[in-house]
Amino acid sequence: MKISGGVEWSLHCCVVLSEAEGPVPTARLADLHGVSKSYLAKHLQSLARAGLVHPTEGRDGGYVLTRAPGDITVLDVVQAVDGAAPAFRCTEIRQQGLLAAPPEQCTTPCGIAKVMADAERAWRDTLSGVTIADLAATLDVTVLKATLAASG
Amino acid sequence: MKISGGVEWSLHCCVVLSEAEGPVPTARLADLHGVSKSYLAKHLQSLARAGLVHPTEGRDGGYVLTRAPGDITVLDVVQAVDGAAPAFRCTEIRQQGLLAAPPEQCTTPCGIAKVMADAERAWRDTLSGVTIADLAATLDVTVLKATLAASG
DNA sequence: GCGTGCATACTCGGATATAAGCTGTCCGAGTAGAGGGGG
DNA sequence: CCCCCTCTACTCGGACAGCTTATATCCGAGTATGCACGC
Repeated sequence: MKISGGVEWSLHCCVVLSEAEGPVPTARLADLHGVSKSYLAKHLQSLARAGLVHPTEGRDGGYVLTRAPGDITVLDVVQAVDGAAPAFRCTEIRQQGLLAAPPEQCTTPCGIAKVMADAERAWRDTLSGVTIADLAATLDVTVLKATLAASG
Repeated sequence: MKISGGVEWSLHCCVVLSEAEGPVPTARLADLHGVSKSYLAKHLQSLARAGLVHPTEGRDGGYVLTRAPGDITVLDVVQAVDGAAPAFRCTEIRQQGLLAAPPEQCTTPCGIAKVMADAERAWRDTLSGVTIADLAATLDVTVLKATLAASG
């Protein structure tokens, strides 16, 4: 199990966007975090497709959060970048092979699938309990705002 | 984020092993579940390396659980097959780029890393709360035992 | 009848191809703003 | 002085390679069993 590295970038970008006054372009976000601009653009597109950020084209354009930072959870960002598909997918092998269970016993979900689903639910619940605003509150926004205000 | 498909196979195999009387070879486990024997062997080796199952060589050999089914959690199996490394790895990009935070502010873990770690902890806690014995209790072991008893 | 040695068939284990997904990069379409010209 | 047009520079968006990881397979090393032989 592995989470895409773009998730970390995207979360940091969302925090920056939450403190920014106007649109912030991809190149700026990349420079602020010291990461590849081209690759970061890919993930920002995912955020845009998920409706978390809104792109503004043309000069002085960039990305802006579509909602208040307190209304965007970490889970929203993770699912936007990494996909919302469950990590564990039951292939119903209990219905295959020599000890295939009869279909009438398979009305309830497989016990293994159930545990996995419960675990993922707990995981998602934790992530959905923290918002971008919460993340921004944990760090010193003074330096962030000053750097954002600086033109270069 | 995606969990290796071998995790499902391994969990089903552990349930079967918990009900078996003696060693069960790889080929048997593969036939019982209708999956590839060669590929299943790879995962069983992982279980053996993790110390969850013990291999017996030679004729009439196979795999046996090293512990009681009630002492093997789902988390044990998942980590044995999929690895124990955390899914999210913080690359400390808060210390890179234009808005790099000074090192003295980085004594506490990054807020993003903390949320991710909490979520994974919740995920692991759920998985460690269920054992192989619990899984076996959720299904009808009558058919399983009968099939295991049958030689072919 | 009993112990010993051997041949056999079966087991696991690691080394090897193939496919998929993540990582990283590039260039083109489209647009908002700035500047110059005309009224 | 104000409005309009054009031109530019900048933005996002999707299409294109490289590489690590997961998937699937095969064959070889090692061993417990069963049998045949000798005592």
